[in-house]
Order: sequence, then structure tokens, then C-alpha cells
Amino acid sequence: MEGRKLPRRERDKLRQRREILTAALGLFAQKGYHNVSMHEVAGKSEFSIGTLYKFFPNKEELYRELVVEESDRFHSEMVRVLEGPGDELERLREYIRAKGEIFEGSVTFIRLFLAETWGPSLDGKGRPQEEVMKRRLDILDRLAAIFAEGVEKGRFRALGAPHHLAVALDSTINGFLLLGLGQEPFRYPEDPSLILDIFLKGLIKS
Amino acid sequence: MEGRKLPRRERDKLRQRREILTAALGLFAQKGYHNVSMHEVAGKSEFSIGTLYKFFPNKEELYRELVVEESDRFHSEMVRVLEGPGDELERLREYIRAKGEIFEGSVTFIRLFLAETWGPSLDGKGRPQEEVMKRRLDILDRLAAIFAEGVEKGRFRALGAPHHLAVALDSTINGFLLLGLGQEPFRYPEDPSLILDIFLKGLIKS
Amino acid sequence: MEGRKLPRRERDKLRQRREILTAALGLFAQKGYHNVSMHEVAGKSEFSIGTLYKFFPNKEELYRELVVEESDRFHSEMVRVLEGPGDELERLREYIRAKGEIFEGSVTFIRLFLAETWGPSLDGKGRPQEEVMKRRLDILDRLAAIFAEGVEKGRFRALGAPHHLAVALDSTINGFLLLGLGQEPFRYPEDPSLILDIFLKGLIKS
Amino acid sequence: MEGRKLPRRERDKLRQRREILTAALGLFAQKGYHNVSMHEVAGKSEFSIGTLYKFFPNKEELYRELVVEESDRFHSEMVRVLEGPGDELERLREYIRAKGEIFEGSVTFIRLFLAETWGPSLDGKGRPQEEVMKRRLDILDRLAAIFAEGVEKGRFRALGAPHHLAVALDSTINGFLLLGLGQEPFRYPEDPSLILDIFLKGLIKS
DNA sequence: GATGAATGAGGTTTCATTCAT
DNA sequence: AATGAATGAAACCTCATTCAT
Repeated sequence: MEGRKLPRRERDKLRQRREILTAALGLFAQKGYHNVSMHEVAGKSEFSIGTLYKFFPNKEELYRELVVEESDRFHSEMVRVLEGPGDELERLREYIRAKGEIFEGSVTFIRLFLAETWGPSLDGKGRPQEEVMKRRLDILDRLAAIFAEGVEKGRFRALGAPHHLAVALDSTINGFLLLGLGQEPFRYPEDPSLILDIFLKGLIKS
Repeated sequence: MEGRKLPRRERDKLRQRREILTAALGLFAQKGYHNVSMHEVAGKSEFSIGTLYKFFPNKEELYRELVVEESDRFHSEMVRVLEGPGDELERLREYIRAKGEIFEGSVTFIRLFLAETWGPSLDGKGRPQEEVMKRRLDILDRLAAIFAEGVEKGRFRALGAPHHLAVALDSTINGFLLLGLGQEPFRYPEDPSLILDIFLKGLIKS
Repeated sequence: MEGRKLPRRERDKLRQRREILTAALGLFAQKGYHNVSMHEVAGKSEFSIGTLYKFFPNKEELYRELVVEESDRFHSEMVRVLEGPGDELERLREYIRAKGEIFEGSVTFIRLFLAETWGPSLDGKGRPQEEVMKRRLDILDRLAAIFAEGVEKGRFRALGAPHHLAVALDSTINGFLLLGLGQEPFRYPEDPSLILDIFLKGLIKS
Repeated sequence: MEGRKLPRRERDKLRQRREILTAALGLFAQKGYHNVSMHEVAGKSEFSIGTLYKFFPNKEELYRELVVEESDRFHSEMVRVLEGPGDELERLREYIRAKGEIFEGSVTFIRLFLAETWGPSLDGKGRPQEEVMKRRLDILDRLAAIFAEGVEKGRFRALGAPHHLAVALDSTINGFLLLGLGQEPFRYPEDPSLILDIFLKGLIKS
């Protein structure tokens, strides 16, 4: 979609870049940033170390771009869902389902995502975290907007600040994602729409 | 209570050990395991490197013992609260309050705790995580028991497996703890007993 | 004979490897395994420490390969001589001469060889020694075979087990080699074929 | 004999010193100088590290004194035998027997002795070696004197410089000692007076 | 005097990054 | 342009030696 009009040279570059990032994603997710050497990334991606440094100025930046791009993919998908059709309840259900689906697709991604959301920063200065957090906050805002809308329309009870409701819901989802981490392929421990109704029960006006 | 009767030599040893762990806790929590050198721990704790190795056979073990001891302090406190007096609802409220209180006391601890709960393992083999996870699962079991008891007594609606309810509640709490991470001293974003009622609204039979 | 057809890259590698081993041989022979640091080997061989580790996984292995290769060179030469033409007596004389000659070429090698034959093991577990000892025992067996052959042909008196005669002869040679250690270049203290006749006088039937 | 008249304080000191050296002998002989820590010597000798340093200014000196004293014990015994009664042949036989006997008594000692005779020096500067070598040369001189005497008296053939005959005999003995190293307790591989007659056969005038 | 806790220099090894080919 | 051999800073860890108690 994006690359159609690029000259072949550019397209190749992008493809190579993506291959490197894909290899790196697997390694970083499995072993953590500090237990993966550039040598390993070079080996798995089947590029030379020199080539890696053509694409990324250093290891940290490679990692940062990886995290940011994965975050972006995730974020766009979530935004798409949250802006989708359907009433408030339907969109929340869809969010829960879609978030699970993405994680189903790649447990590797969960690990990376969690590491970045919760783990210590790479170097005590924490730059990729900020990028991830910015996107997470955007999602939380959109969730909050849905809650606010629901309240306004009289469909939800006004049970606290919409932002806090968003935090509560999203954290609960994350908890269940973590529960499923051991298994491969990942699955929610139960039907998510059932399980997470629990969370909503108190909200919905009878 | 514990150390009164130990000979002075032993008490000194324990005190020194604690000083090392305290220094290490600060550094590890702030910068993460791989960004802290033994040299730094020696500097901050004001012991020599050699002395660190008298107390801990290697860096990983120093970290592991640190994590396990902090985990234990946290776990005991949570168990105390969950086994405390009061009906099911009171004990849950107390749990929420106490968990927040411990984190208030030391934001450093939150970082360590989260890193261990969610972060990548130290070496891709993940040992201290297991110890932490064991304790978390024990807490979840105890929370689940409270939910089960509440349901049995007819005070809670039977809204899903008690274990899943426990996961949902605890994850929500963690979400709010994370929200408060930036601030120092830490505080729940709102009165926790109000905020978290949200979560419980659906459960409690009107 | 061996390297003619190798691609240049491979030849370079082998040459570098040999340069490292040569530098290491000098140092280890002069100061002993434990008094030589990798830093020193790097310095003397004019490679960086990192490069040493490209060729050898660790210091012990560098040493082991050094010892084994030197042992091999020595062993092959001795086998060549012992399987050479000539009657029993001529081959023994040739062995004595050739052993002396090799040592003449490199006093450094004597030191290494003796250290491995007689010295304490590197780590109390003694692995390179075994390789060296295996080769020494092979030589002793070949010497013994010559003695046995001489006895069988009626040229030597049957003065004890051939293996013991071999031990006696070889030890005597070693004794003279040690005598010459101080000097550079090394020389047998006297004409070896004269000196060592002493040893054989009792054996040869008048 | 030496300590009878010393005040008790002095006697105690000497006894302690000896206990340290005995413990150290065992360790050094088994593992080699560089694989034994002062901590280990302290542990095995049941003295504190501080006490070790009261007796010896540093590790190297402890080792050196150990080697020199063991060398002395050995040297005196050999001198006693070589200056003993009997004709030249009897004294040589007695030397062979006695050297074997000492080694029988302590394989640990063989290891130390061989390490010092043949091994690399401790620090590339090789001081204890010189002490040992001095004593070995003295023994060789005394052996040579016996050979010279035998020749002079017309009992031995004049088969080369007496010193070289001494080297040849002593090296042969060492060779057999090494052969027996694996076993515990040590024994010559055969009756030494038989085996080593081989060496002398050529010398003795029929 | 005896002790052993404390020190820190120095050892081995790893790995991000550079640059000649 | 691509490669990967070479580099060396910096990490972990040991242990001979000192010195306060």
C-alpha cells in the first residue's frame, strides 16, 4: 500500500529493513535486549553486521525503531477498532477481542510489549518507553471517550472518571493476556467477551 | 523481634547485608539489572567489590536474593491483610489499600516488582521470575478464595471463576499503581476505595 | 605441501593462528601458564585481545592447542625417525640425535614440553597433560618394540622388559636435555652418540 | 635433635610452622602453586590467614621455604646414603633404593619435586628452582665422585665423564619414579636393583 | 598476639562498533 | 555497497595482602 510507487531500490531497502526488524523482534522478545548481540541479529536476519549498521546507527536505535514500529502497528489497529462502527458496548467488546487477536498472532510481541510497558528502561534513561507510553495513553484516551460517551448517552452509570475506567479495563485485559503467556499459541483463558463482561456488569445500567 | 538475641558479629553481618541490598535495590530499580555494574553497587553501598562477593557469590545471586527478599516482605504483608478480620468486602478493600501503601513507601520497589513480574528474564532462562510468580499466584489464590467465599455466602454474584475475578481485580490495581509511577511520593490517582468500587459494582448483589 | 591450494583467506587465517601460537609458545615456555596474561599474548603477537578470542575460545584452550600442536610436531618427527631405515642400533642412535636436534631448534619448546610432562596440571584436573602423555607412551612403545626386535634377532641381551628399557633410555636422554637447558642455543653436553653409548654398552652382546 | 633446648615458646613456633608447611605441601603437590589460595592453606592447616603471614612474608616465600625444606630433607638423606659404608656398587644400589623409599613415603613429595625440577618457574624469575637445582647438582657431584672412584679403583670401565654417568643414572631413576606416579602407594615398576642393573651392566668390568 | 573482614589490582572474557577490503 | 575481522573498553570475579579489633 505505501511502497507501490517507490523505485525498486527503495522498495528493496524497506524490505531488508523489515527483515532485520523481524529477526530482531524474535530475538529480543525471547531473550531480552541485553541478552541479544548484534552478531546474533546479523546471523538470524542473514545480513552482515555492517549492513545492520547501515540501517540503524546503533543497537539501541535498532531496538527503539523496532519497538516503535510494533507499537505503531498495534496502535493503528486499536484505533481502527475503537473508531469502528457500533455502539459503545460493541466497540469495547471489539477492542477486547482485537487486542487478544493480535497477541494470539504473536506471543513474541506480547513479551516485547510487556517488557516495554513495565520493564526497566534500557539504559536508565528510558526513551523507547516514552514512545510506547504515548501510544498507550492515546488508546486510554479513546477508551475514556467511549466511556464518557456511554455515560452521556445514559447507557453507562457514571462510576468515576472515564480515564480511570479506561485504565481499569485495559489493565484487566493485560492481566488476562499475561495469564495466557505460557501457552503457545496464546489464547484468552476463557471466552473474553464472557470474562470481561464481569468488568462491565457494574457499569451497565440494568 | 528477629535480631535481638544474635551475637553482635552476626547482627553486623546482617546489617551490612541489608545495606548492600538496599543500595542494590535502588540501582537495579532505577536502571535495570544489566545497566548496573558491581562497581556501582560497591560505590553506592560503600563496600568494596570484594566485600560484595563475601556476601553473594555473584551478581545474579545478589539480584535474585534481593528480589526474593523484597517479594517476601511484600507477600507476607499481603497475606497478613488477606487473612485479617473483616468480611470479604472489607478484606478486599484492605488489600487494595495495603498494596497501595507499600508502594507509596517505595517507588523503587514498584519498579523492581514490575520488572520482575512483566519484564524479560535476566538471561533468557528466567529464574528469579519464578520465585516472584509463585508468590503472586499464592496471592491470587487467596483473593480467589475470598471471592469464592463471598459467592458461597450469597454476598457476591457468581460472575465467573474466582481465580479470574482475582486476576481481574489484581490487574486493575496494578494498572492504577502504574499510573502513579511518575509521581514521587506515589499516590493512587484517586481514593482507591472509591475507584476500585467500580470494579466491584457488578459483583455485589444490590 | 599442506597449504598450497587453500584460498588466500584461509591461508591468512592459518598464518595468523600460527603467529598467535608462536607468540604464546614463547611466553608460556618462559613464564609458565599462570604468569602469562592474555593481555601479554595479545601484545607479543600484535593482535588485539578480541582477536585472540576469535581463534581460541579461552585461555586454557589456546594453551591446550599450543601444547597439542607442538606435541604433534615432535611426535611425528620421532615416529618418522623410529620407523626409518637402519638396524635397531642405528634407529636408536638416530632417535637420540633427532630428539636433540629438535630441542636445539627451540629451547622454548623444551621448557613447554618438560612442563607438560612433569609439571603440575593447569587446574588440578590436568587435561593437556593427557594428550602429551599419550604421545610419549606411543614413543615409548615404539622404542620398546625396537628393543624387543633387537633381542629377538639376538643383537641385544634380554636385560628386562623392553618397555622398561625404553623408559630408561628416554629418561636418560631427557636428563641430558635438561643439562643443556641453560645454554642458548642448546647442545647436548657431549657428542650424544658417544655419551649415550654408555647406556647401550650393557645391552649389546660383545 | 635440634629443638631439645629451645624454650617452649620457640618449640611451639617451630611446630606450628611445620604444621603449616605440611598442609601446604599436600595442597601444592596436589593442585600446583597457582591453584592453591592462602585461604585454602589457612583452612587445611587450621591457622588463620593472619598467622600464616606471621610465619611467611608472602605466598611465594611460603612456597619457597616449603620447597627448600623438603629439598633439604631429601638432600640430607641422599647424602647420608652416598657417604655410607660399602663399595661403590653397594652405595649406588643403596642410593637407588633409598630414593625410591622416600618417594614411596610420599607421592605428594614426588609431585612437588618434579614440578620444581622440571616445571616452569613460579613467576618467570625462578628462584626456588635454583635452590633445588643446587642440591641436585650436589648429589650429581657425589654420584660422579663414586663413578670416578670406581673407575680409579679399576672396578668400572671409563665410559665417559663421571658427571655424565651420574646424570644418566639419576635421570633413569627419575624416569622410573614417574612411571610409578599413578599408583598409590608408589612402587618402582620392578625390583629396582634388578631393573637398574641394566643401566650398570655396561659399566661393570666383567 | 591472633584473627579474618575488607580491600582493590589485575585476571579473563564479551560485544558494540569501526573500517579496510 | 557490503562485509566481517579487528578492536579495546568495560564487565564480572578472585585472591594476596593488610590492619582494626
